[in-house]
Formats: sequence, structure tokens, C-alpha cells
Amino acid sequence: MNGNFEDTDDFFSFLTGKAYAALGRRLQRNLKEEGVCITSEQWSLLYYLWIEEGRTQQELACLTFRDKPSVSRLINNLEKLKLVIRVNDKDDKRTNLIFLTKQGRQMKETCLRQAKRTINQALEGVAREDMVRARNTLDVLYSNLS
Amino acid sequence: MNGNFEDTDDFFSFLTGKAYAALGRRLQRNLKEEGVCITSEQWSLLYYLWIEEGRTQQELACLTFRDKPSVSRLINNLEKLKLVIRVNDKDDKRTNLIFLTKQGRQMKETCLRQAKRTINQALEGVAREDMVRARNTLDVLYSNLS
DNA sequence: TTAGAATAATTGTATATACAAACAAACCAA
DNA sequence: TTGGTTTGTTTGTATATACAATTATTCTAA
Repeated sequence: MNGNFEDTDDFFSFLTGKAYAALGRRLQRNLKEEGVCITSEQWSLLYYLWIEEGRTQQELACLTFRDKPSVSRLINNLEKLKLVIRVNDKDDKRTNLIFLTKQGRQMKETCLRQAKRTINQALEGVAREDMVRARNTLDVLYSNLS
Repeated sequence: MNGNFEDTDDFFSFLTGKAYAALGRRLQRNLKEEGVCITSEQWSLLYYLWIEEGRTQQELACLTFRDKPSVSRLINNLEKLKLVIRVNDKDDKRTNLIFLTKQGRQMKETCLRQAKRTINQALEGVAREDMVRARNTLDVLYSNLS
């Protein structure tokens, strides 16, 4: 962007993360209605395991843009909930491979359905093109800061 | 938005809050370079006090889109840092009015300068119009979920 | 005037996060 | 082969957050 940006307030209120936070809360609420009590953060980690199990914590950290300690503790909580298990890799004892439990696998359909519902609620009245453009803008922003 | 949204993954990765988180980290880092050690969340609360002091915690909660307990604890930490003080309102003993200390007031210029710097770093290569459109899209999203 | 509702803030409890430091296993180069 | 480095994970510590319940004060309506 050329020149200075004037409206500090405006900019920060747009990027306060409030939309993101609201989305997470709504997802959590929608899941709870179906009897699934997990956080939106746990959802996001499980999401990548539903696509493919046996990932390392490192991989999950990259995919979800978290640092490694955060993922380690998210997995602690998911293990407490009996949704995933750590399996120490035979070939490289440093790494854990994360697998879903039967229970974790069974939640998939419900969770994905509620995620779609949440998205549709969020995007009421938003043109697809605007969403795509917003996403791209935020991606540029992120890469500028990385 | 009409119909279902297909790319669950895409949507959530766009809204993971990663841009916001990166911005907060960068702001904190930029402030630290100037010897100011506060979090981006503390910054956002102080911001509204630099504009006008003597606000209630309720007001600050509304302005920053946080719940009241969050603001209460943010203020605890800002009090520990000797940047703000609570003054119990004589006319309504339920409410606290939040004022800056001398030290809190002195930080204003440096902090605003670093915020602008952070924004300029973030918006490198982003057209102002795209930023405004993204902001509007996120606002619709937020109001859909509120 | 007083009991019940509303309001402002706090406390309890749990989760998530960052950053730094520690640890163990694996790799690699002399 | 061995000593230093890299890699994957965990632990320590501090902050921020949500949601529910509680406390204290004020308002309000009968």
C-alpha cells in the first residue's frame, strides 16, 4: 500500500478477529446442539485427521498455523476426550503419529454437517466473489507479516 | 449466500484468524523494539483510553468486542503494569471509571507510531479498496453471527 | 417503602496461545 | 565412532478468552 494508512482505529476494528471469534463460537454452539462438545480449535485439528490420519504433530501445527506447544496441548485435551491417540513412530521415536479413535471417527459426518451449516449462516447475503476476495486480501496480509 | 458452501477447508483456513494473530504478534514485536512491553490486546484497550479516559469497563468491553470478565482481567494486568487505574464512580458505586496513569499517557505517541508502522508493513501491496471491501465482508459476517 | 429486576463488576473454571527452555532421538561430518 | 547439530516433542510460565455463577449496587413498580 502506498503512503501511510490514516485510520488506525478503523483498521484494527476490521481486523480484531471478531468475525473469526464469532464464527468459532457459532460452530461450537451448533456442534453442541447435536451433542458434540468440542471447541472450534479442536474441530480444526480433527478436520485434518478426518482427511488423513497418522499425521505428526509437526504436520498438524503447520496445517493449523499453530506453534508446536499449542498442538501438543490440544492433543492432550483430545486424548482426554478419547477422540485421538498418540502412537509413537517405530521408525523415528521422536515423532508421534496421531490417529483417531473409533469415537473420533464417528463424529466426522455430524461435525462436517455442522461446519457447513455454520458457514451458511455466516455467509447469508455475502457474494461468493466478495468472500474469495476477502480471503485473498487476508492471505496477502499474512504473508507480509510472516 | 445462496445454496451450500462447498469448500469447508478453504473457508476455515481463510478465517482461521491467522492474519489477525500475525498482526498482533508483529505489533507486539514492533512495540518491544521501542522498549514498550505490552500485548496487542492491552494496546487495543489503551487505544480507547488515549482517545478518551474515564470510561467504564462495560464501555471498554463493547468497544473492544470482549466480554466483561475479559476486560476486567485485562485491566488487572494493566494496573499491575501501572498504566491505568480504576476509580470507583461516586455517583454509581457499581461502576469503575478507568483512567490512564502518567506513564500510560506518555506511551501514547510511541504506541500509535508503531501501530501505523505495523499497518503499513501488513498492507504492503494491498490496494486500499481491497482492504475496505474485506473489512465490509467481515462486518457482514460478524453481524450474521451476532 | 420495599421486594424483585436489572446492571456493573468479579470470581471460578476450563481452554487456547505464545515464547523460551529443556529433553530425547536422529543425523552427520570429521 | 563420536561429538555437535538438527528435529520432534514437552514443560514452564504468562496472557487472554469464554461461559457460568456470584456479589454489590441501583432502579422500579406495586
